[in-house]
Amino acid sequence: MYQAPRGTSDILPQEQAYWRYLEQKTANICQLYGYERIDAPAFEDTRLFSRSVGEGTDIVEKEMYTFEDRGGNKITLRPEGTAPVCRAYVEHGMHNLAQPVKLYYLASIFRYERPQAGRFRQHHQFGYEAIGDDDPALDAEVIDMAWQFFRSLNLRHLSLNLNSIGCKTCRPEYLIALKDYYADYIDDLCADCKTRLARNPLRLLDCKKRSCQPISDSAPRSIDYLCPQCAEHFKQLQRYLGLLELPFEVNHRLVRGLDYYTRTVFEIQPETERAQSTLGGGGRYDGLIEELGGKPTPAIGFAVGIERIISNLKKYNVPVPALPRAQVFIAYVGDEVKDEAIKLASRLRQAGIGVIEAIGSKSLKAQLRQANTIGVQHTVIIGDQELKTATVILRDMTNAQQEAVPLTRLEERLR
RNA sequence: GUGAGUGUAGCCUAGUGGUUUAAGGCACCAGGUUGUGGCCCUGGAGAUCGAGGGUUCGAAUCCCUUCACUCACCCCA
Repeated sequence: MYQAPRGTSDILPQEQAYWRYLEQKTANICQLYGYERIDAPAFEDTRLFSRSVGEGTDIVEKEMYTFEDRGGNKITLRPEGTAPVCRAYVEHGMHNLAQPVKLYYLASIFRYERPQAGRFRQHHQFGYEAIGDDDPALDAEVIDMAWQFFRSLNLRHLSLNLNSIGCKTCRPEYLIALKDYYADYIDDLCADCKTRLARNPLRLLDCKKRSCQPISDSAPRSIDYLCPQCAEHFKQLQRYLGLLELPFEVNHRLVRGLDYYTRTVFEIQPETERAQSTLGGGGRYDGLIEELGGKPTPAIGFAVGIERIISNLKKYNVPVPALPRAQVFIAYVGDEVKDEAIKLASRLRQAGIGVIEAIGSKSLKAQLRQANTIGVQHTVIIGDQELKTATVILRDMTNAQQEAVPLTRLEERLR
């Protein structure tokens, strides 16, 4: 028997209400903040990701779905959404548009990982990018939008973590300080941290091992090493966030897993934190557009995991609107009237009324039972008698009331 | 990649001191007289007990292997 590949899943009909609802909510918030949708391809040239995300990151090193196509090109299923959008920005010369250019996407993301709660090999992200300005007010707006998005979903009890990891001038100094500091404790570090020290020192900060905690607690903080411009940027950002009354917390250990981030980084997670609970994260990436061959262009973005949002909506019993469904069932008695039922169904649909017709030869009882389980509002019943008088029986399934309705008036009665 | 747990019908579960047709609930289908749903009653269909091998007179139940799923680590949405 076949089953969906590991880490993937079918989004079944009963789940679809969540997805449609989120499509609508994302479109709404984007309209409010002036973002327009962009859909990039599901796969890209592998180098797009290895260059932007970073050769040393876990995503590039062990999580990409990479293959060679029949033409010998190295292709990768997108493991994140920002790089493709930036590629599109450069490719289509969007620097000629009014800046910042604001784009959003809702897309499948692919990462080869061991699945577990809140983590899949194929998942979906809603993300948005504001490209073309380094004003901290833009950072604040991007963060505000994320926050308001969650508010519009009635997801409360969230925390907003913020940090600044500097730019390409000040970060190297910070990394040196960090390495120097940790080098003194190398014998006390866990095995993972020893490799982090050599490969990705920023990651040292968020080691969850108890033995490493006290060391991280008093480690140098990135904000103490910011260059004057970055420091001012971060200061202004916090001022704007205060202006917007966003309850952020500066978290010195917040670092993000992709190399392109500069200055502002932030994450939103439930207050009751567990593994893989982060709902979304983002940050500034002032060097990325240039890295991808564009002019030096500052930018900032944010992305959330749709599956994680849905699991939170469920967890807190947040209701989502039901999807509209066919409201009429057509039942018929006797094979002679079947033709009539088929024509009637078609006629009602052309009038914009959703119809499910009885298929197969079932007893009227069975047809009504089906109508009941489907949950339609009305059932139209046709038999010989009705055929003769050019009427149908219209049965209201909620109260079992029924009446004879002339065929010609059916549409208006159902509307 | 590492570690732990779990695998009985579409779903949830019973059955593990080894024995003949593997039990129940939900859901599904059909009946309960003539062309009428939901409740109730009756019946039906649906499982090679994850797969392969072994021990045994006999295995869902014991042993081995394997696969899958779940959770955690790494890391992330």
